[in-house]
Amino acid sequence: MFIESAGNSLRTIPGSFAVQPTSLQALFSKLPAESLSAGQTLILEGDVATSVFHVVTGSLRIFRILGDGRRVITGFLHAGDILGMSFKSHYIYTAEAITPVTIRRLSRKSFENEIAVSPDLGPAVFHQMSDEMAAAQDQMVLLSTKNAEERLCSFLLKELQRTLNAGALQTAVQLPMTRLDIADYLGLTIETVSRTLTKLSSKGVIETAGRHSVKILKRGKLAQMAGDGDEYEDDWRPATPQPERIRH
Amino acid sequence: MFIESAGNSLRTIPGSFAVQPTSLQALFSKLPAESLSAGQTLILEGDVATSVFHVVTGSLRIFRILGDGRRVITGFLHAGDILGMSFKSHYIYTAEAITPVTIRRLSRKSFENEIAVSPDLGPAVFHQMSDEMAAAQDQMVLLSTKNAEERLCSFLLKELQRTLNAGALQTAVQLPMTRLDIADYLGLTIETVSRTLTKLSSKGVIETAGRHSVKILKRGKLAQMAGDGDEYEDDWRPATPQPERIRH
DNA sequence: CGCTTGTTTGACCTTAATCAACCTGGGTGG
DNA sequence: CCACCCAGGTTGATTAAGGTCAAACAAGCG
Repeated sequence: MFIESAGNSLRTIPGSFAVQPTSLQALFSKLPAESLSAGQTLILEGDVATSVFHVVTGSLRIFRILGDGRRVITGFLHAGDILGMSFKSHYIYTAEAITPVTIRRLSRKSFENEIAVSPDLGPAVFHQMSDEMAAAQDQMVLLSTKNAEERLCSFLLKELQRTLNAGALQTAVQLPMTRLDIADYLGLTIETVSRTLTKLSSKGVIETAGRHSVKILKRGKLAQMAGDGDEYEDDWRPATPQPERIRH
Repeated sequence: MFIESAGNSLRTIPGSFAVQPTSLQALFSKLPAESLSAGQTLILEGDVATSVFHVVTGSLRIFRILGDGRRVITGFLHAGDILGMSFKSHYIYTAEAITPVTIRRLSRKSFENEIAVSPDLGPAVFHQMSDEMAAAQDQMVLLSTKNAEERLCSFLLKELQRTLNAGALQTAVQLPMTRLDIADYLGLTIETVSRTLTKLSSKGVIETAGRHSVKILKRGKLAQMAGDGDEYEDDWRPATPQPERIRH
C-alpha cells in the first residue's frame, strides 16, 4: 500500500498555509514529464508499487472498489501533490486522471536511496505523511458524524482553501471532478450532492457557475455550517454559543 | 498532529500477520513504566506534542471532540502499539485509558535523535506510518459505504484478528471498550450497536458473554457479512457470485 | 443493599437512499 | 450549421435504515 500524498490539497489544518516547495518536490524537478488524458489510470490497486509520482498539472482521484462494485474515493490529488509515497509492496488504491494530467515519475528504489542519502529528506517525508494522516482523520470525522450539508460545506471550504493556497485571489472554486466523484468522496449519492448544492445556492451561500465552478459568497457562513466548531473562522464569529448537539 | 500508531491492532491487511517486535519497540525497552488508571487522559488534543509512547499493557481510545460535543473515536490502542509518533507540533487528538494501562515514555527529541542516528529506524517508522495510513483508509471505506451490520462484522473480525495475532488460540474476543466507544468508532449510536449485536447473536454468528467478551461462532459468515468482498476468506468461500450491489 | 452507569428493547421519526422522470450542455455527424 | 445524442446533472415521490426519545433492565461497586 501506499499513501496518497497531498501537497497542500488535503491539508485542512488552519494555520499551516505556507506553500514551501519541499525538498521532496525538488527530487522530481529534473525528471521528464509524462502525460495522461482524462480518465486514464496512473496506478492500479493491487499492482506492485514501483514508482512515486509528482503531479505537475491536472487532477486525479484516488479510490478503492469494494467486492460488490461500490467505489470509495479516499482523496483527490492536484498540481504539486506527491503520490505513491509508501513502503508497502503493492498499491492499495487506484489513481485515475480526472483532467488531462502531467506527472513526473521516480522509481521507488531511487526514492528510497535518496531518502537514505539526504539528511533532510527523511523528515520531509515524515511531515508529509503526518499531514496525510491528519487529513485522513479529518475525513473520518466527516464521514462518521457529519450530515450531508456539513459534508458539502467542509468539502467546499477545503477546495476554497486549496485554491487560495495555490495563489488565487478570488472565491471562485474550480471543481474538476464530477458529482459522482464528490458523492463517492463524501459518502453520499449524487442526488444528495445535487440537492444540497441547490439548497446552498438558494440560501445564498454559494453560486454555481456551470458544472465545474462554484463561487463562495459567504465563507463565514459556510465555515459555520461545516460543523467543525470554531476552527475555520476568518472574519466572522458567532457571539452566541451553539445549541447543545451531542447525538449523531 | 501526530499519528496514532498501531502495532498490529489496526493492521487489517490479511497476510501481514507476523508480530515482529520492531526496532521501534526496542527503543522503549529500557525506559521506566508508568501507570494510568481507567479513564485517565494520556495525551490531550491541542497540547504540545512532547512525547512518544509505547503501550505495555491495557487499552486506550483515540478521539477528537467536535465543537458541538460529538465525539469521534479514530482508533483503539492495545499492548505493543506506539502512540504519538508524529512530526507535528501539537497533538490533534486525545488518548484516554479504557482499562488500567502501563506505558513507557520517550521524549520526542530523543525519538527524533534516535531516528537520525539509527539507519534502520527510519524505514521502521515509515512502515509503521504506512500501516496506519492503510488502516485509516480501511476505516474511511467502512464509514462511507458500510451499513451497521457490515460495520459491526468488520470490527469484530479485526478484533478477532488482533486477538489471534496476540497469540490466543480461541475465538473469544475481549472488547475492553464500552458500547458507546464502539458506536463512536463505527459512526453509529449505542442503540444500533446493541441491536446489531443482538441480531448477530440470534443468527448464531456470535455469542456474547458479558459486556466485554464475544465468541465468534462462524468466522466465515462474519467475513462474508463484513462486505469486503473476498478479502478475509480463510477456510470458507462462497461458490456463488454475490448479487449486484452498487449503491450505498 | 441500593445507587450509578452501562445496556437492551420498543415506538416513532428524520435523513438520505432509492426509483424514476426529466433537463442540459457539449460534442458529433449528416 | 443544426439536430440529435448521451453522459452528466437536477428534481420529485417514496422508502428504509438508522437516529431519537423513552423506559426498563443488568451489573458492578461503595
